[in-house]
Amino acid sequence: MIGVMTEPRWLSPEEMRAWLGYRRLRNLLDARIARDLADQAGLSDQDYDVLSNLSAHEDHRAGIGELAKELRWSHSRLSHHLTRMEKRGLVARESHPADARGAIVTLTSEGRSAIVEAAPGHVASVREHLIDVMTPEQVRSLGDIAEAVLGRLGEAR
Amino acid sequence: MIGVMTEPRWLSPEEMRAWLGYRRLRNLLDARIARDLADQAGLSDQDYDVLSNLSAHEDHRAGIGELAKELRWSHSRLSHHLTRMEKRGLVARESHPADARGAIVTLTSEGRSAIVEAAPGHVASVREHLIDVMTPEQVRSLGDIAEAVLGRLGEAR
DNA sequence: CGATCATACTTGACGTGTCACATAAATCGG
DNA sequence: CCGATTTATGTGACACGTCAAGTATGATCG
Repeated sequence: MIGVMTEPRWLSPEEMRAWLGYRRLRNLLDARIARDLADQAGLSDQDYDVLSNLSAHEDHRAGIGELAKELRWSHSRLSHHLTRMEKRGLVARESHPADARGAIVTLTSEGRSAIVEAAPGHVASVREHLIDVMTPEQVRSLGDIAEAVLGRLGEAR
Repeated sequence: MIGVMTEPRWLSPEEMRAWLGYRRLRNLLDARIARDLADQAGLSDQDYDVLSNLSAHEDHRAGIGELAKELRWSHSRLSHHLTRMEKRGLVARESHPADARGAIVTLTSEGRSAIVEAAPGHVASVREHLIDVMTPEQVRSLGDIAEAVLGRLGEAR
């Protein structure tokens, strides 16, 4: 009767409220922000992340592994996504000059204008649906919660 | 220079921390909890939600529209998912006796044992990676944030 | 040098979600 | 009762993510 058989500690009402609230928040907020971005700029959240990260680099280019690490994406995920974005002309792949295993992604001019046009509306959307709905204390608290949970998951900072 | 052309209010460092933290939290926490559930019980989060909601009903049966509303899922999403779960023997569809348009989903005995066996481990996983990492104040704060944001999205409670 | 291992990335299969559209039964106004 | 509309659900195409396996190049060590 010890170990695997012990009775689980079920969630208290307060804990259940936080857990279900988080799940519902995630479902609805993400859907809403994604839809705003798609309507306004024809981009998905993932497109935005890639473009924004890439445009922060010198020369708008980055190694694929480097990009994957910065985005915290699996290589597979990034590779699939770059294939899709490449088809739409937002980015281009080049081979690495020094290491033939490596590959480099660059922003096309279309990719550059897409992110420039998308950014203001996206920030406004994030403000409207999340940031401006919270009090300053809640903004800090959300940051703290994320830091604590990510730390626990071995992903500090 | 008024209206569409106004300069956007970019996010402050504190706001950026909350936003990026939320996104990273969502990516890693959800992946982790989903993997625990899949490893321990062979269920996805979505399977769990459907089974758990269904098992809370009298006779373990519910109308499809009713279920979609409770889960806050689109009808299409639920329909696709029920098709997959039906193939795996977790649920079954029946026709509604009074309204031939309607359909009823029921829990099979396999579905029932799946959720019963999965629940303790799932709660433990949610505790370990989220709930027990937060202080009681943070648990309340997360609930408050979710309530505020969902209210703003026209989804109070 | 050559076998072996590590590294960098790609690919295929499949589960999942959205959107737009299809289908069919109930309901309602005349 | 009949035709238009509304309600309840299903389907197909496609975007996205994971996992496992594949390919190819670089590095290491006898």
